[in-house]
Amino acid sequence: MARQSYHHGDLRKAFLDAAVEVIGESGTGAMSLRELARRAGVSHAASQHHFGDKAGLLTAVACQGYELLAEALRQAGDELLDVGVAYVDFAVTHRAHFEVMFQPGLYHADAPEVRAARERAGLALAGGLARMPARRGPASPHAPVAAWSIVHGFATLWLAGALPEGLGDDPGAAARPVIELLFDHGDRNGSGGGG
Amino acid sequence: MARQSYHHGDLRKAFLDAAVEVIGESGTGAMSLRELARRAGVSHAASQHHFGDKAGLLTAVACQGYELLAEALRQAGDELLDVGVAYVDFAVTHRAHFEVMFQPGLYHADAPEVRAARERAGLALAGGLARMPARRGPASPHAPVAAWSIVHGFATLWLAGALPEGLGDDPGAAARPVIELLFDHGDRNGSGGGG
DNA sequence: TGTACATCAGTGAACGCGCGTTCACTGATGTAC
DNA sequence: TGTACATCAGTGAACGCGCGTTCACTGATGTAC
Repeated sequence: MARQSYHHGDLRKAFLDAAVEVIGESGTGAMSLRELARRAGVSHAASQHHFGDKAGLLTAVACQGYELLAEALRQAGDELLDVGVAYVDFAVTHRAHFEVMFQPGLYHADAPEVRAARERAGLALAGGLARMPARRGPASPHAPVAAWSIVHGFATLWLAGALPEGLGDDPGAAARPVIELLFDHGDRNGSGGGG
Repeated sequence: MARQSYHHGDLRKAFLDAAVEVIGESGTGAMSLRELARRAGVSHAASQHHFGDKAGLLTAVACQGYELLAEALRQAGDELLDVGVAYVDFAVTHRAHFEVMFQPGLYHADAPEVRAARERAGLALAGGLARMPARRGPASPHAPVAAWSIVHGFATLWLAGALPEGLGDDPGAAARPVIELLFDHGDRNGSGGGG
């Protein structure tokens, strides 16, 4: 798979993919520009041309992460529950992006393209919530933060391996009844014996 | 403040305190044994005697963190709401411990003293929840995970600076109505025109 | 179709740095008698 | 009260390593005419 020409073709993408791979495997702390260059089969100084420095590369990862998140949430549909499940799914399937996004000290969190992508993701999340109160549940001003907190917390705890066993293999499916609890207290009427 | 004797007195504590300080300032990625030794005013190899290696030191931080958390939750009382608020308060006031605790890759997460402390903290958290259903709210099997998720998510988002402005300076106070939403849908009866 | 030239993309050597760990050592402390 | 000796706690020099960044460079590409 050796490169044939002097130019790579899409080195920017190769670096981003390698970063996601390394961070997904070993966390942000283990990622180095030189390791990415090794994986891309390229000189270790090559990244400088595309990203400037390390923070620049992580800025691109965060930006891409917010864009992917926004798209995932939009595709999830109109139900808050589905949007919440999509958030959890995103975090687990895009672990590296998720990890970088919420460590703003690692990248240029104020870069305009990051702010824009973050806002788009925020709107996608809030969009799911906005349609909820009309059907049932709270119109509380705290509802958005509550919804975000519960899905973010579930995803984070899942990724940290902190949740109890027995929740199964599918984090989205496991999250659904948990999120549901925020808006519906379950069998409040139909209490009584289990089977 | 120079040390007078050849022996430090409580170098173990000095290293732990320095670790918490550095991580609190700059995150786990910025912590090095040599920096801690500098802050403790001690040879950079001195930590070896007390912690073995870097992971050993972080194991001690995590262990201390779980113990402090367990104590904080126990002191919060019997109300789940208070226990949840205490969890958020702990995360923010013990940012360094919190950050280490939930990055199990950084330390010996399976060390017996860590497992024991973690279990104690888990019991303290579950203890708050166990008293809840009798009064009101859900008896759902997902309630513990939901409660943990919402407080953990709120704390994490707060620490990442991701939450919207306008929540004030006190994370515990800001978290209270958010957590409340999990068990009480607010003015469900008193609906109607807003002012 | 061909040539000159500007721009772009990646090279490879070099820089200085801080790190974790090891090791034989020495100063200090405690204990046995 | 005094002495010998074992153990503990911290030293400082050395090791090898991988890192981010810089720099002048060269190969490749695209464009103007």
